[in-house]
Amino acid sequence: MIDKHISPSKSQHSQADTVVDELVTAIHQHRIAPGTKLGEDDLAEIFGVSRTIIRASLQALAHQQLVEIKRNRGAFVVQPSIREAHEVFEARALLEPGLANRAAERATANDIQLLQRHIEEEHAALAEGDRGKALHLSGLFHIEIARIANHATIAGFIEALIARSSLIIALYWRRESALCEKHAHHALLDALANQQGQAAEELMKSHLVDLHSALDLRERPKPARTLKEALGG
Amino acid sequence: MIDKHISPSKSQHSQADTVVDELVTAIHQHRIAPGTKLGEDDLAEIFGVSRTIIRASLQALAHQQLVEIKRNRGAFVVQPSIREAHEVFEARALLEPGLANRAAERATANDIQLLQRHIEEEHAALAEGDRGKALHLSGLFHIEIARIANHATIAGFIEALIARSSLIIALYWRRESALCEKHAHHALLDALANQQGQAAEELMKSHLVDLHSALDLRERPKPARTLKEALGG
DNA sequence: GGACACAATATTGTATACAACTTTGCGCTC
DNA sequence: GAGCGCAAAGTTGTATACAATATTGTGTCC
Repeated sequence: MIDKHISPSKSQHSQADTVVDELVTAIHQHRIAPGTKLGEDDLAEIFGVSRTIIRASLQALAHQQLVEIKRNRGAFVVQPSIREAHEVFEARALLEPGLANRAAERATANDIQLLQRHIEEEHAALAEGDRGKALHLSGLFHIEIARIANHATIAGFIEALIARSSLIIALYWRRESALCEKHAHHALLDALANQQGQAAEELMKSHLVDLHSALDLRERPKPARTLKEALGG
Repeated sequence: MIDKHISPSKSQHSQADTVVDELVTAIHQHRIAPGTKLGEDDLAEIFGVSRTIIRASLQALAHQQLVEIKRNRGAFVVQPSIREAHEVFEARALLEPGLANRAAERATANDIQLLQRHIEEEHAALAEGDRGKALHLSGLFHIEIARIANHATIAGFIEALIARSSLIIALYWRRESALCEKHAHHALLDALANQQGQAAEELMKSHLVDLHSALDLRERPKPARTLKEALGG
């Protein structure tokens, strides 16, 4: 579902792609917590395919750095460290503003409409109280901008970064700060619609700074799922 | 061999990693041309493992965008388009100068020595007339700098970009321009050794511009391996 | 003689079976 | 009763067998 936009001719999808999409979405929506073990037999039964397919899917997720495969131990949803959290948002701050600028120059009416719809869905999800879904859609908004900027290579990087951002937010978001992306995304949309590249760039930059500073990245990884991993180390 | 530096705890290597390393190196060194088909049975026999391992390896390479897997058709070494070539070098120009700056601030004497050795090997390879090997080592030089900069996330991106750069150079390098990375790399090393961040950043930037402009990116993909692909389109 | 249709071949996609390793649980010793 | 060692169970790693699809070769019809 996600790399459909980025990698052009991947329409020829295998069963593994379906599994990957399901898992990616579930992780994005925080329905699977960081640290969870993804057993092959379990997944094979759930999805009704053989372990061969599951293995390919898990390897794909490992390449995206969403899960970590420990040899002879299995696959686990990664728990990004504080350090990685900083890295990811630094990298985003480095890449995304420029992309927003490019996107403003290239966005068609169609693109704007699509983004508009994204924001509305995000809004609706939040109204329903489904924070996970809202966050997922918020990520798709950023990915869409990268796509509009028409720089597939960097867009691919952004996709990977946003996927990891989702995990980071799951781990380090502090409740106090409200999820007020609504304003930021709306302002961005306006700038894009009016082809104000410089404005879009600045908005994106400050938006990312806001996100980064809304994380609680002090020395203390939050509780993990498997207590063994949380305690024994 | 390559991601050993980037991904910290990947020392637990499976047979697939060996195959991947061999193929990556071979592609980097231009011993396998862009467009070549990588048949599963052939590789399985060559490496003395089952197709299972080969498949995992090819999927890994596909994720690195070094090969393209066409469903029911097989895996082929990718032939980057002119457009992708531009994208890759644009992305490198965006990321690597900053990394060089960071690296200058952090490089230890050990790091410098390691880079020094890299340059010497590169030099030696060129003296022997082994352009492929020299190019491979040249890539490792850049990857090493990314590693020294101590930003694993961006370093990972750089790694992917350099891998693709190798293919791009294989396709679009123009013979006229000499492979004179020697000076650029040596100057970079000096700047790093003396902790001159700003200088390193500028040197890296112009080095990449040089590389980019040494490519012949006019509208004309060079001859492909399979004539069918080259002619029928 | 050229073009199309069909059969034969080869290659990839998927499932299953077996091997290797890790973890868990039990029993023994001290 | 605590700690160690070994056996059993469970999970992952790898190889092989079978199914599905693409490619190639051959024959026939016009």
